[in-house]
Amino acid sequence: MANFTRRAIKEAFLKLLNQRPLSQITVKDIVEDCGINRNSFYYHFEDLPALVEEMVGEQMQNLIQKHPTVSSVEECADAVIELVMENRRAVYHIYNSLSRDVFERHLMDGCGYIVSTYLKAEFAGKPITPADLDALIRLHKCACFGSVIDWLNGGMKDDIADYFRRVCALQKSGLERLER
Amino acid sequence: MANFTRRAIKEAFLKLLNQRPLSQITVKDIVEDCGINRNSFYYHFEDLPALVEEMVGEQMQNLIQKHPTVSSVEECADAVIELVMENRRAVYHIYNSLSRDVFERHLMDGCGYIVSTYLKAEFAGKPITPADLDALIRLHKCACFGSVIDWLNGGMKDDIADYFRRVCALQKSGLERLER
DNA sequence: ATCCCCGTGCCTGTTTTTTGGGCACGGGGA
DNA sequence: TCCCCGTGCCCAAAAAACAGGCACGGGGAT
Repeated sequence: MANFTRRAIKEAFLKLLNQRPLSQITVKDIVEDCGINRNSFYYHFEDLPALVEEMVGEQMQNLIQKHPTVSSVEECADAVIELVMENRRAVYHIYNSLSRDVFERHLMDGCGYIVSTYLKAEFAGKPITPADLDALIRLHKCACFGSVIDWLNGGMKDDIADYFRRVCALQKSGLERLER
Repeated sequence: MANFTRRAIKEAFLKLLNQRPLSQITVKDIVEDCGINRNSFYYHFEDLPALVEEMVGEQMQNLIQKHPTVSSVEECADAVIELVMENRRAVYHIYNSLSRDVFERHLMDGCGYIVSTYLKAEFAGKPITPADLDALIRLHKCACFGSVIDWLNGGMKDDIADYFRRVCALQKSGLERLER
């Protein structure tokens, strides 16, 4: 029911990922860090890429469950910023690795879920066609996603909140125009 | 090699102990908190008192290993204060329970170890008889121990650092007199 | 080019740990 | 008085972790 070893593996991996690039982390490193047998790793995970896949997906899930009721574009941004900043070194190392696609996929899905939840509630009962709503969701999802990517490409040197503030402003003005 | 369940039990117990009195914590509460089977608890620990015994002893060990080289009465006091304050609610609940004796025994031993290590190094090569040194250690050990007890009896309302500052002053003046 | 080291992924079998179910006991509340 | 609940313990089954070994492939050193 409670798989502490599995959790320990993930924690060790996240810890190591906060220290160095993914390419410099081996299965051996992970199992030695949490003092378990190497076979135990393979009992729980297919291989290292599978661990990456689960880790990234799980972190995104945590983010979503942590903010069940996003009720503004600002809160929406805060949620994403929170996750990215909390493990910014790990995020950086995953992004600049062969697993970039895994990260981008989950980030896109995560942004999509949050934005979609918020916008669907926002437009409930208002005169908008499903197609228009979907397009709106896609637009804002991509804006959200792109802001993170842009920030990562810039070496995370800029204030990510800045990117999001601009995105939020655009979203708000766009929404207000729609609602008129 | 790595027993995560055992650790999880201790963490859950410490967490609960920071929330409510020992008398209101059952084995069931603990296993439910970390989502394991009740039998798994009994696999690792004889019963709840055994868990208390190990927990308290372990915390004291952590404290000692965290401060391997105490080189002044102040540092000695800081070490003890650190442990007590970090889990002050848990300490309070253990102290005000049927396991008070367990806590006092380990606290006394812990104070003894730290004080002894420090004083033996301090008086190395100086003219003092082993009997006098032992008496000195016992005196300071008890002063250290008693300060914590006194603070706990006062409902932890006062600043524990105050108690220790006074103890430290006495220790220092006593030591200086001896060294002259 | 060859050898060698190292990490990988997987296999076998064994041991340890966790689980689910059930039992008798005792204390406390209805 | 009965009943509920937590306890401590038992058993057998399932899950998990272990030790040890093997073939493969990449990369560095000679």
